This record gives sequence, structure tokens and C-alpha cells, in this order.
Amino acid sequence: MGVSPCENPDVNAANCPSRSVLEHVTSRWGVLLLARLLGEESLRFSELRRSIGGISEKMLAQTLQTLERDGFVRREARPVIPPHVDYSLTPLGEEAARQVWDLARWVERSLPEVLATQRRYDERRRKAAATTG
Amino acid sequence: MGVSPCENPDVNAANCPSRSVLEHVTSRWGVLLLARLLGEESLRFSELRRSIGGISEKMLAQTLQTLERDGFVRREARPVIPPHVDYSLTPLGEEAARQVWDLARWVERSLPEVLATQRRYDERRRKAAATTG
DNA sequence: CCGAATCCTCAAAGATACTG
DNA sequence: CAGTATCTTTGAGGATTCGG
Repeated sequence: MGVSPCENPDVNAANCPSRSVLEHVTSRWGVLLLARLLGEESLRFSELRRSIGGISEKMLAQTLQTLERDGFVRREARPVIPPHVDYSLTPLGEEAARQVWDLARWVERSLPEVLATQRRYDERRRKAAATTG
Repeated sequence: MGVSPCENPDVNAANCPSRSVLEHVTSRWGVLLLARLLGEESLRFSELRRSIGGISEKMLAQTLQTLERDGFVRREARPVIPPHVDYSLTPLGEEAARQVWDLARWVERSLPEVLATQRRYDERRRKAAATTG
């Protein structure tokens, strides 16, 4: 199948540096943060916290740091009291956000078909269990 | 930012059915399995186990079942002894595999830039810690 | 207001042993 | 060979507190 990330004979996640970056952008909160920042000039910490809904301060700070470290998110702290910090996507982050966004939308479009398949699968398993149990 | 998956005022992962499907295809082993099956006619359980390298039997079986339930992977068990089971991508699964594959390749291409950014970030943090500590 | 630090919980994932 | 069952371990993530 052509050239691939991690084409080592031993395709172990641990051996693959890009694997962890992939996990950053596809992680539970990573996806939502990138999606939320896409198309915005910038957002404050508390704005992100409120608009994501359900994320803890710890995970918000942690995920933002990870994305900043990877160069996907830019952090700008104004030296004022009370603190005012703005987060925005870098050009690289915008590319990443679009990619995961495309994937998310594809999943969204495929969802009806997936849910239907899941129901058939569960139904078959239920019947199989009935004969066994 | 236009129409979006989970555009509820409260963008909580728990409220979003497509979110879990997204996690299936971007999960640690999900990505590797889809990538491995892409371009192959079919592969046996043990072939997948060996070629992924590092995956436990439990996680292989579990991930394959999840992907089968979503309709991304087709499972064909021949009624022979010893057992012989073939796994392959469905048309839907092939689409999914290409999507995550594209994302993985994008990450791979961006990796040098990301790693460089990470080094600068760590260096800045190290210096900042030096003045504090 | 924006985090860092700490403690805690529980579900995901690995190891191992076993079976049709 | 292709799984299942069980136990243990790990670490992601939540709650809370404190500081700049």
C-alpha cells in the first residue's frame, strides 16, 4: 500500500513519533478545541471553557498546552490584571483543524448508515445469544 | 463556522453520537487496523496480530468487533478446523480508512515543523523554569 | 481570570490462562 | 487458530484547592 507513516516491520505505536501528534489532534478535547477555534479570530480561556461545555479547567489547560507545543495553537497573554489570554489557530493549526473537521463531517454524513449497521449487528448478536443462553 | 456535527449549545462529547464513531476510527488501534487493511484483499486474525505488532489478542478482537459493528470491517469465518477467519474493509470502511490515512499522512508531512516547534517550546519552558527555580 | 498542584476514581488496556 | 474470561495495572480525566 505504498509509502506509509510507520512502515517499520514492527508497526508499533510506541515507535511512531507522528502517532502521538495524531492523537493530540484526534483526542477527545483536541477535536472539539480545533473545531471551536476554526473560523474564529481568537477566543479567551473562559470563552472556550463555556462554549465547549463539559470540559474541566484542567483538561482545557492541558489540551491547549499540548496543541500550543505542537504549534497548532497560538497563546497570547496580555499583561493585565485580571489576566487576559487569547487563543487562536496558527496557519498549521488551521490546516489540522480543517483535516479533522473534514473527517468529523464525513463521519457525520455516514452516521445513518453506521447506526443502521450497528442495529443489525446487535440484533444478530441478540439472536445468537438466545440460542446459546 | 457553518453547519457542524454537534452544534448543540452545549457541545458535550456525551451528547454526540458521531463522536464515538469518530473515536473508533481514530483510536490507537483503529487507525493502525484500517491502515493495515487498506489495499489488502483480506487478512487473517493472526496475520493482523503479527503485522500490527504490539497489539494484544484482546484489543485486536475488541477493535475488530467495534469496526465490524460500525460497518467498516467485514468478517468472514470459514467453517473449518482449525478456524480460519478473514477480515477486510467494506466500501464504507475503505472510505474511512482513506480519510484517516490522509490525516495521518498530513501529520507525517508536518512532523518536522511540529517537532521543531516542540523543541522551541520546551526550550522556552526550560529557561522560564530556571529563573523561577 | 488564568492557570498550577494535588489527590482520587474508574475505565481502558495489558497479561495470563483457558476453550470450541 | 481464533477468540473468551479473569485479574491486574495504568493513566486519563474530574474535583478541589491554591497562587500570580
